Amino acid sequence: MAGSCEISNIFSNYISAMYQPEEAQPPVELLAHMGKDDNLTLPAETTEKPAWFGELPYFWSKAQVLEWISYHVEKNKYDASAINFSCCNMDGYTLCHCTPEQLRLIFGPLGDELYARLHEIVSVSDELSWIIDLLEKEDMSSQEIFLDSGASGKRSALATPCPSRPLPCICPLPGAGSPFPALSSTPLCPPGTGMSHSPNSQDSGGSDIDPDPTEVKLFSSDGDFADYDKGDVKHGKRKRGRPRKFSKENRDCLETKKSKHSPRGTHLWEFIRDILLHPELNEGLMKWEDRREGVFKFLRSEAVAQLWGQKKKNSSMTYEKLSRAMRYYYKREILERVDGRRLVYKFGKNSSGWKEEEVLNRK
DNA sequence: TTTTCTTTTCCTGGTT
DNA sequence: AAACCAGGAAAAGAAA
Repeated sequence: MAGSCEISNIFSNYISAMYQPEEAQPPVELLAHMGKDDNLTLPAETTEKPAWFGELPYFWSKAQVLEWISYHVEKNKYDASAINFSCCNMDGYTLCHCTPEQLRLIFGPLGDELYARLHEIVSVSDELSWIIDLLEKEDMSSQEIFLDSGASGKRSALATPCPSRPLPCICPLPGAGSPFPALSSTPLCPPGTGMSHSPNSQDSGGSDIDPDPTEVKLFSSDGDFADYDKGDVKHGKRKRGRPRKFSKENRDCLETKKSKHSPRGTHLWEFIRDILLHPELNEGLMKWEDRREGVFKFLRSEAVAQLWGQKKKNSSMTYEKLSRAMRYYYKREILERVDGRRLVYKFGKNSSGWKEEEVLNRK
């Protein structure tokens, strides 16, 4: 993944894989036809890739949403005159929270297609689902996570923007006479999209911070995990090394809850790099000490460790463990030692994607 | 299925 | 004393 692992780059790759290059061209003339609504400003340039390309739908602007819609109108040879485009004045966040019914009401039969395509994009981005999970977690244990020792208690941008974000007012649904009711309350996410909001959802991909009853049972009762937990008390010292988490039966039991495609792991150093590269997602977690040299510092080490644990579905991650993994990078020259400075690391020659040039080239 | 790689977990001991 | 650093050892689990 060298050189291409920044968040939007990953996403771009996924989308590239889904949409063939020849299909990616947005139908300019259709956009012009659609642009009747004053509020809808259309993308000015017609580049090879549409504006929504390479970005999480969650973060699409209104214009990007419109462009994406027009792309699918064109692709499906749908009669655009049947669509009330004044209802398309929504950003990506709102779009992601539309139910199939809502989309069907606005777009007719195309609504189902749009819904499917949208959540195809979202669900395929497992590497990024941690961001969405975090954005989704309204009352997530962010209070715990972000209340690091000595921290101010200020919530990070990671946890706050979506739940607290005012939703745009969308035109009344035909026959409904009111704005989308669902949009003003509970975010509506389909199962298995990586956007699930409910802690009870079948495949939330959420954290272990609030484990479901199944997991609680697994962790607390019979089975070899319990024996390993905190050492085998009965027999004095525990065995060295990583304890087995689940017995076969328990693992099988858990597997039924998992999505079919297990997420491909982002490496730890990439996770760290992506946090650093996205200041909007990195309020007070880490900072660059020397951007050019790739020197960075953990500001809230335990919070970062918790995030990493959340991404890896491991609620027991600590900075102690994370830092051990970081130290393994020294040998591989992914990181370089920074002597005498606590919580400070430096990217090494075998890391990539963090240099300003690389970031700019990607744009 | 086997091998390899990347963590994860635990540990001892040292430093700030 | 607490938090952090260093690195050995062993194992899990994912990827090749």
